[in-house]
Amino acid sequence: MTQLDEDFLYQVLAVVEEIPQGKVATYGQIAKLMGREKNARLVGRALRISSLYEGDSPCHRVVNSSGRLVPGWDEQKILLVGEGVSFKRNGYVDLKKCQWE
DNA sequence: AGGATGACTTGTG
DNA sequence: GCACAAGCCATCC
Repeated sequence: MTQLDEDFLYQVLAVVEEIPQGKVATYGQIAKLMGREKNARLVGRALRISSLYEGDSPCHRVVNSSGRLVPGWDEQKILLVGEGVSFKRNGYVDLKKCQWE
């Protein structure tokens, strides 16, 4: 697919599925695990696309390096809280406790 | 080919 | 912690 490499997308989803409940991972972290440290943006792109296509992946467990949630997706916080992820008052994920690995 | 864009990251102030 | 800038990289027009 020209829109996004199938391999890459598949790997991203595979990693995301591995994230245990109550934990979160950053885009850069995932990108690094796949040998694409510089392509953190692609991870986000992959998740956005996949959610539009199927929406069957736990992409809510992926946040940016600051613990920031996806812009324009308030439901994500609810989902994470439901899994036991710690949140700060400002609405950020408590990476200190919940960052995966 | 070239510039704009973005679910990113890191560094400064 | 917030705002801004620079760096990176694939995609879109």
